[in-house]
Amino acid sequence: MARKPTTHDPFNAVAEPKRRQILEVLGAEELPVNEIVEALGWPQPMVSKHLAVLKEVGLVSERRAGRQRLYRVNAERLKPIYDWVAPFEQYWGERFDRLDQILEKMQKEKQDVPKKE
Amino acid sequence: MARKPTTHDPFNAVAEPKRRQILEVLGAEELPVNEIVEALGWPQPMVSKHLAVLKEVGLVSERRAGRQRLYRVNAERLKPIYDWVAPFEQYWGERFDRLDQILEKMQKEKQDVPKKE
DNA sequence: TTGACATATTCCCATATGGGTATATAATAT
DNA sequence: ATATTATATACCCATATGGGAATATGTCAA
Repeated sequence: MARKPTTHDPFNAVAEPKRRQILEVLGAEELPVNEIVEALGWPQPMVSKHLAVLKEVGLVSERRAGRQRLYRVNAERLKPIYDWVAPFEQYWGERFDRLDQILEKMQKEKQDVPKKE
Repeated sequence: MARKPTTHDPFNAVAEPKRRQILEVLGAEELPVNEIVEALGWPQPMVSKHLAVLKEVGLVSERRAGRQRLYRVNAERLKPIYDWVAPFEQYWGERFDRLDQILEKMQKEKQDVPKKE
């Protein structure tokens, strides 16, 4: 089965740093491909191909206007990532110190896995 | 160059749903492999291999205790993901409606890209 | 029609993947 | 020494990747 396709979900799509950069450049704006190309300095086919992935996975939407195609971020599709990672926030913040952790663990260990050291 | 290795950074490591599940199961606890295996019901080698990736990328740390290896989440390594995705939060919240977007765009368009429809 | 512009698509290739199965290593118990 | 438990590693394979270069498609202008 190999690795899941990049178009399988936002997590996979966004694993590629270039695609993150594109989303950053877009931000809240709607931009044509050539402006993204200009902003990033990459070959145009490269930008188009990454945009195609982002579009297929729903992270951007495309609108045609004359010869240009205007892309915009579909932020709701990033929410699953935020929702998944946000709960871990408490573990790196100042509110979470080793001591609390240890105390919490000691209480549970009474009827838990044996751990000899 | 193909896709960047899964061990290249947290984004790539976490793109695999099974690895996310492992991190969820771990949560704030320190668990031996067999408990993770039991919790998820996957073949042990599969769990070990995913743990190896998570460890190499720094998302978990390992401690040996007797014959077991105890794993714990290294939450700080998830912070880059949070930091990247969090700024987009404002775009899916109630505070960001289409109207604001359109008005903002109209003002800029005066000296911007020509968009005919 | 012809040309210029904006963007997408095709072709090629080295590379790492995740799953399965089998086996290796390490530590403890008998 | 040997068996058992806990975990890691090796091997095989189908598959999609991202980059580069070339080319196709689509739209407007003269």
